Amino acid sequence: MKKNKPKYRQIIDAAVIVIAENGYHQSQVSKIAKQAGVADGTIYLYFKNKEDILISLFENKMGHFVEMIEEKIAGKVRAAEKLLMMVETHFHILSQDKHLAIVTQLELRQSNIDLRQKINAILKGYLGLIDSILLEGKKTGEFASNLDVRLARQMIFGTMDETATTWVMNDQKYDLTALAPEVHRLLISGCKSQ
Amino acid sequence: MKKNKPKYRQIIDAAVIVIAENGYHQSQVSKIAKQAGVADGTIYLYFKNKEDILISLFENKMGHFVEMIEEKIAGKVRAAEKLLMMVETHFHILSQDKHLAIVTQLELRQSNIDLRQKINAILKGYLGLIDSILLEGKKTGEFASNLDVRLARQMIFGTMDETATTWVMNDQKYDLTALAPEVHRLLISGCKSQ
Amino acid sequence: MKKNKPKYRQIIDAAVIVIAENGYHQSQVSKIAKQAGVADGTIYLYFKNKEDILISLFENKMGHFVEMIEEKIAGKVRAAEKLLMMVETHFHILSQDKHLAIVTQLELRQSNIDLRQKINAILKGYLGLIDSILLEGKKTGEFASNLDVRLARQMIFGTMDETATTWVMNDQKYDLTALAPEVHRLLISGCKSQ
Amino acid sequence: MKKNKPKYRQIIDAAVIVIAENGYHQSQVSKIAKQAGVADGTIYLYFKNKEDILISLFENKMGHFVEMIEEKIAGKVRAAEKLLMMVETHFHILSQDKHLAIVTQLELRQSNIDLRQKINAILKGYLGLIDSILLEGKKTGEFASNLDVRLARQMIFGTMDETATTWVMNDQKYDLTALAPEVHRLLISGCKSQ
DNA sequence: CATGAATGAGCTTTCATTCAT
DNA sequence: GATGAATGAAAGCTCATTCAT
Repeated sequence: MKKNKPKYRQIIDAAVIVIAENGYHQSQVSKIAKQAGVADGTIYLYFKNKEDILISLFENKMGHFVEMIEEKIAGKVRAAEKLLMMVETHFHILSQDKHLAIVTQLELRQSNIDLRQKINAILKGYLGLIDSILLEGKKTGEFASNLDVRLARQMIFGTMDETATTWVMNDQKYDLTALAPEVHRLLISGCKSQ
Repeated sequence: MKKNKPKYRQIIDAAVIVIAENGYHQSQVSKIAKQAGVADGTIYLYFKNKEDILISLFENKMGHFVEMIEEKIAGKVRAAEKLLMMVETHFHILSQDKHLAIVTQLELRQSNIDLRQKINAILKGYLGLIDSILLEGKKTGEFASNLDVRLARQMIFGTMDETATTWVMNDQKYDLTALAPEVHRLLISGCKSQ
Repeated sequence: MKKNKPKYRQIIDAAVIVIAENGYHQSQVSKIAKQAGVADGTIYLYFKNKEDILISLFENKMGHFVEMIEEKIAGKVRAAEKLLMMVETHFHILSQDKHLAIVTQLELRQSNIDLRQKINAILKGYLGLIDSILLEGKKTGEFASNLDVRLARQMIFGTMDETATTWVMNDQKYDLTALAPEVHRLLISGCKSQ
Repeated sequence: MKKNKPKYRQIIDAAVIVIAENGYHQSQVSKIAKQAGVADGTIYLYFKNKEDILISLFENKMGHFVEMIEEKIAGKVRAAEKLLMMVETHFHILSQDKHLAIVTQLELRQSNIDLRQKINAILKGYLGLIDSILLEGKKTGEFASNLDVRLARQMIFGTMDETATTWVMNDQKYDLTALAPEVHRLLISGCKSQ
């Protein structure tokens, strides 16, 4: 399995740094290779093509998001609490990795539609996590029984995403994680049963 | 004033169609010129460069958004009603122009950071409109006096944007405008004063 | 005759200024037209094409060179004196018109071979003047009877030209005309009969 | 060192031929690449850009001029003899390479001011060689002690250059090298002490 | 005579990918 | 497995010239 060889990670980590520092369109394969300390051709021993680096990168990092969040919400009982942990963890991971935040919030969005479709497929896992919390909340009566799960999920994801992007575009100069409780409060109101 | 000459509009309209149909990176200047029925060189009599077409396009359309919404909310008294009109109008305009929806929700986001900064500057006008409604709602006591306007605005814009993008990525196959009331309800709950 | 109409001169004068200030390759027809205070299209009422402006310009100015020199040497008896007047006048005219010096010594040489052939044809008149002085000197015994007129002419013209070009490339910051006597002395030595 | 790799020379040699045969402005990079038997992109592995090909070409060839002349004059004692060797060698090298003569005497002069400045910097080496011969001649008393070295150098270079250019513009149809002794005689007269 | 909006051909350079070593 | 030299397709923009008014 290539994914476990050291050069695989080396190349992905190099890609995050190179893209964050140079921008998506200035991140040539040769630049990533140099940062990773391998030859250009070596990249193609681990990835089908350039797009495959980006997809793998996103898959890898998004998997980390889902894992971390699942771990954090495991002990929580109420859906509202789980949502709070999700927002907090989401913001926290981005706060921890300056480069990753730039790459996911800004640079990767410059990719073409094809790549974006694939990124969306990967995102499904994360969106499914939101859905499951919402469904659970509806089942326990914590959330309104007629809550539109798809719309609520779009609100939750759209709000976290917009908040994170604004923070990155403002050069990450304030504390993103500190915003989690208020963002959570805004989101939760619409979901609750009266 | 070049902006009032027929070829200016002709080129912008052509750009929307060409970009929606071919994607941002496959929209060569020559393709836009052909669609507009002018020579390649003519483009450069009306626009500084290719990027300028996109900026002008966005400025133009976003101006239309703001105008339409301002017109619609003019007669409304309550902030909540104004927000409903905004969501409805936002969704309605996108529903009316299949090509425009693709361009603003998907293609324009592939632009580089420079262009995105300019797009953001244009967006400021729209975000300001949201802010003014929120502030008014706080003043009249309709919204919580401690509502964080910036976060609330990010929720509102992020939710509308995410909802619209999901709709476009699903090939616009359901009725976006019909979602306005429920989206509005989700958004408004968090803003209201108890 | 178009050459006597005011706009003809206006355009030539504009060309000298524009080329001197912007360089040969940055002297678009539209720039010359603007400087001349006429519309782009008007240029083509007076000149066949862009090259024709340059040829006419050179013809015009070189004719002036020949006229001035012929006038100056008219009263001189000895060939050596005539050569001195030629060098002096050549350097003097260039010293008087900063723009013209840049155009003839630097910018016009960037033209393509076709144009250069035509410029050379015009130069023939000037070179013929040198030849006639040399032939006269040989006839009167002032110059060696076996002097190779073609080579001597190439020395004379080559030296004046190189001296003038070096002066222009040094930003015309010393007195070119003052060099005439010494240049003349260097040139004349090889021509004289023992 | 790229300059020693075979493709470096291959491309320079191709450039000389292509420029001589097609003219400066009709020498597209693709044409040079084809003549050199490499891909267009390969050019850019060896040269920064198109201009760099020309500068390198000139540097290369002019270095050859200086080397050859230095070699030839090494055994000569008198400055006058050295000058003769210089003129002869200068003419000889051009006579030997039809293409090179066209490129240096005609085509390279069409370059813009920037490139010409760089060419002039390279020429400095050659002009310095002339100066050193003149200074030596002054020191040994062979040349007049009050000889203006700069003007004499301009005469020498200007005359050789004009003679060579005239020869090229006459399709190299007479023997340039045969002119060296008479050119030398013309030049030397003005320098000698009485 | 004069205008100036419109035309459209033409070219340097980049960079993802390959493949001989 | 690893290398990195070589490939070659692809596109934005300029500007001399025209011609309807």
